[in-house]
Amino acid sequence: MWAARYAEGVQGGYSPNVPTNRKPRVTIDQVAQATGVSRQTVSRAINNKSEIDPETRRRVLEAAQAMGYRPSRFARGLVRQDLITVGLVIADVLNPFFPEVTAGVLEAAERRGWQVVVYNTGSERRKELEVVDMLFDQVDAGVAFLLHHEAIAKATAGNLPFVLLDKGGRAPAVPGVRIDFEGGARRGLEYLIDRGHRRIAMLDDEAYLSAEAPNTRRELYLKVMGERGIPVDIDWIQPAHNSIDGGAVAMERLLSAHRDVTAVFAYNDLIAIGAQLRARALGLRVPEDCAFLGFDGLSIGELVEPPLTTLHIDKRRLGEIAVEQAALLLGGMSEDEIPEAVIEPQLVVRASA
Amino acid sequence: MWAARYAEGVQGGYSPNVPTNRKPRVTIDQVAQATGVSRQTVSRAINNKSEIDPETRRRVLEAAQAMGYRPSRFARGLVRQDLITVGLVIADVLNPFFPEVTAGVLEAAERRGWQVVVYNTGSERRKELEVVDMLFDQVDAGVAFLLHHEAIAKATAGNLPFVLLDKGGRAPAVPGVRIDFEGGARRGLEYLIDRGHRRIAMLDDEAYLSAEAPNTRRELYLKVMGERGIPVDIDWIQPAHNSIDGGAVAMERLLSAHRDVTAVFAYNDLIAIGAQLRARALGLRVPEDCAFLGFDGLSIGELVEPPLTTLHIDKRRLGEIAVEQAALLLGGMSEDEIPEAVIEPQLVVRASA
DNA sequence: ACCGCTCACGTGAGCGTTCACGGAGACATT
DNA sequence: AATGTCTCCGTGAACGCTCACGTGAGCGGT
Repeated sequence: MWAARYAEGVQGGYSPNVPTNRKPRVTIDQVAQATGVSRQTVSRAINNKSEIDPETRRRVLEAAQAMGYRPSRFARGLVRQDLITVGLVIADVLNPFFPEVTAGVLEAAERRGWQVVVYNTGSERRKELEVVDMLFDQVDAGVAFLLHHEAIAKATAGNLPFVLLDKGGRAPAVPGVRIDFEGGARRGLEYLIDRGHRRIAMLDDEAYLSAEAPNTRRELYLKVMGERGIPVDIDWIQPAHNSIDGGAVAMERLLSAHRDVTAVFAYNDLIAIGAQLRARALGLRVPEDCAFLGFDGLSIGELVEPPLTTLHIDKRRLGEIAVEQAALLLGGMSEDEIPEAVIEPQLVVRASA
Repeated sequence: MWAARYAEGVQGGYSPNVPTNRKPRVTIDQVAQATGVSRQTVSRAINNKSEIDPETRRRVLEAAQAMGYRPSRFARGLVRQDLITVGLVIADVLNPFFPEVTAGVLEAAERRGWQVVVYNTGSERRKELEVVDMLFDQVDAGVAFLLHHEAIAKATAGNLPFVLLDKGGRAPAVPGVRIDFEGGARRGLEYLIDRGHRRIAMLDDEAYLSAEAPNTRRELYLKVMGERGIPVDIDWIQPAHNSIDGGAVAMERLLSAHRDVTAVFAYNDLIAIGAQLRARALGLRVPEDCAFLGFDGLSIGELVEPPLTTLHIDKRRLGEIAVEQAALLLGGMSEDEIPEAVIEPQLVVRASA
């Protein structure tokens, strides 16, 4: 039970700036005056530099602490040009894919002494555009997962060093990491086909229905099935919300129309897991009655029964590479000089397929 | 297969500042000069203000774009005092507990138009101290999950608005959210006891062994068991690394000494899940042979077989409240005026206990 | 007594914006 | 013709800090 005022703040009539009597900032000059020294001496004390008497330093530090002085990062950043902040744009923190990417970004950024500010878009077009705008004002470089073409165009058109996580089939001139979905999907589907599956359904991410981005996973599915001469019923492709629940719902829909599918190729692990869970709840045996193949290699795939077979993507590495590309860009390298970076999904056979 | 230069960067001889020929910043004055107007007019164009001829605005914007001009956030922040950044300090992005908290923080921050910069500590003492230091320079307010007393002391001693996620039993004067572990643990343990369990083991987070923070969960376990007159074998308490694997390892250790325990009260869901998985792999039936009770209410608890019974914490709300407290602090409210905030864990009975 | 050196500290300038003004010109009003 | 009122635009100042200097005191060496 928390106090009511918090609850109010969050729900109904919320007021953005609560009590606006913000204390004025204590400046370095005030500390200097109070201690009877100059700005520069205070600066020396604060930044732990030499050319200052230890006793003076102590006095200054003490006064600063007492007065509640904290150097302004703006003033400091204005004069020292080496404080770098990178913006990380992701679709959804709650999707386990992104924390892994984030871990990579955080780690690589920390090695460089960079700050990382995080933005969530929910893959909504409006939010993506908003965030891209914000990026331009607030960071020195952007590392982003964007779905909507318009947002990507805006981001790359500007003059901000910008790197795409998952650049897909975009022109080489736009920096970013390419995840080789083609190779991955091919390996996965051929694995299923080689194990004798012929009626292979696909649970696709519904977000791509509204996005202009090409959905390579679905195209690849069609392509590989075609190559192998396996006829595809168009109803085998079901859109799913990108979540466990979404996968469950889509699976149920699929099953009600096509109880005879023997395998499911899911857009990603989240959808695969939901689908598999629901299939089992509906009485199907996995993988005997229906096999499941995910895409992403989330660690939660190991938790379900049976553990999920999947195409594993090194998400951490993905984040790291993106930061490294951003560093090159920031260092003055031009977009088209950035070396190609491709991440290869690996088939991890567990037990669901 | 990504290009070798990335790999090098990450592994061995890594050089922090790669190619240092950073382009000099384009300033507003340069744009002004190029367009033949004054700074102020450029500023008006960039910030979409009035008192400017539409045609002039177009020209300025065009030139700005062409020259690669982006306003300096430092210069801007220096003069406008309303750009707020809050630092979010968490132990580990990969622990599903934190993405949920992060989601709450991100959402609340976005409502206020704040930026969020994220730091990972891994709960290491050294990293925590480092991050706290960094916080003082880089943000306007801190929202942090800290384990080590020294780091907490440093953070609260400074004059930065600072809020603890999980303030535990700390003095009311330090702002933060209290998670009522006592109430939660009590409800959980009594549930187990009421269902007839007497030999209840505890899998504890080993991180608390080195931290000075009081580990309320373990104390509560001892206390409640004592109150109910149930003798506790000290070996029933096993330290575990805070991860699924850690839970598995600890469970195996526990089982080799005490095969007769009928229930496990885990420090959190991660450890509970690992333990339960391992127990089943070792041939135990859940919950018949051994019941499992987690703490946190992670959504992945629903994925395992059987679904994990747990004490659910509203982690999203936790993050939101913390931001709201930070807002109050930032608004000038003093530490001891911040209203008490407590989050009550709810027993969610699924099937593992 | 002079030079030179070190140590501790201060001074002016400048970082790139925005804000509060002030002012010129065009046009309408008296 | 003088006055008022828009619209558009420019000019100092200020934001809070660091950097490159400059300076004076103290001290040992010749």
